[in-house]
Amino acid sequence: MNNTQEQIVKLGRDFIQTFGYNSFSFKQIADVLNIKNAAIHHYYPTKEDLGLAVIEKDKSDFMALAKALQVASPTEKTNAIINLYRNYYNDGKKLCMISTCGSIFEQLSPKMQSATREHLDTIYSWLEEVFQKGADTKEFHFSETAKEMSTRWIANLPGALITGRIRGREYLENSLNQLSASLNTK
Amino acid sequence: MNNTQEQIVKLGRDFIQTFGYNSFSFKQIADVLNIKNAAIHHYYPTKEDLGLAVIEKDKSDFMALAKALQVASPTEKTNAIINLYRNYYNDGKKLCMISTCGSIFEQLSPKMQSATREHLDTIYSWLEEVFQKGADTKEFHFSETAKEMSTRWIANLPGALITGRIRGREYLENSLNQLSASLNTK
DNA sequence: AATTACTTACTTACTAATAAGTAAGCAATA
DNA sequence: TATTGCTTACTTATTAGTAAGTAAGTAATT
Repeated sequence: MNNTQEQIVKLGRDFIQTFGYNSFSFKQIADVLNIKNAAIHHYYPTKEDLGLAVIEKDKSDFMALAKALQVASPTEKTNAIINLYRNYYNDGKKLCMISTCGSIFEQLSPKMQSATREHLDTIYSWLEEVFQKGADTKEFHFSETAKEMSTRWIANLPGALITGRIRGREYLENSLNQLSASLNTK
Repeated sequence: MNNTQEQIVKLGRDFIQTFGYNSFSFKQIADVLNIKNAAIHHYYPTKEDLGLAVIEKDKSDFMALAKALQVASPTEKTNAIINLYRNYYNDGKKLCMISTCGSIFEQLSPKMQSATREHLDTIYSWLEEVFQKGADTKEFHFSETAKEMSTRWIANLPGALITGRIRGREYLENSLNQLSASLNTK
């Protein structure tokens, strides 16, 4: 992957998280990079190809984060996720890929749907494991199951980004604080 | 408002909740109604005009629901909201207007943004009041403030619709059950 | 009761802009 | 010399929006 191709994926991701997959064009990316839209087709023949590459990039970034957190405590791990989402908001009020792809899920191609679903499943399982571990080691104290807690986080985080866009940063922070607090309620 | 105009708003709303504001066209509506796209411009000169009418309709429907629930108990009221969201999912995996507008918020016109924000504020305040009432009458038992609980619900409901689209009905139901349960934790 | 003025609810036929995508070619590099 | 990394120039399709016209109805005037 040369620099141009990397920049294409990076910008594609930025646009998808900011505007949505259906609401950005190859030309927007081309203009920023001072190339022609045909140059993007050179690397990614169809928009779907680019979309899949962006999801793949998001996946691999998450895997890298998970790996970097391998020896971290459950609290450190959940804090890292909270921070990930806080940074999305601070970096141009972006949504996460799950949220933006989910919001037009019915229009995505089967491949994009599968990629999105697999990505979500990965995050979901990872979170569940973290919660279970934290509960086992008495680092967390909550009455739900780890699975339920994962369900809550995975719905609440995207929702907080969306409503945060509408009602502002304070609202997002309130949501994030509540999620942190949810791990120690007993 | 004649029947055609009502149908235009109804279909516009369906399409926005299913595909998103940026991903539906006047032609889609026109084809269903067997009229020409110019006929829609007759009632709604610009797409923004239709978008605003759709948000207005969503608002007035919510107000009507709130009025119908005026003498209902807090539990009945929260159940009605849960059901509202369940019905969105069952009716073609729709998103709520807040969620679909929020997902492309940065691209909406100032008027559309204001309308969305005001709509969200209305729902938010209504929920907060319901939670406060329920806590006061000891019908609900939770440790958060009513405001916090409203924040949680208003982020969790849209998020549950989005992740429900990706992971299926069971996931949505799990989320809705958790929200119901959140009102009686002490 | 008949005419006139005007509105409503559209259609036909178009425009300008933008979208994704393609085919052919060219210059630099390996 | 073959491949890589593009550009030029294009096509086809779709978009929101407009201008002009028409058929049917309604309301006021004669």
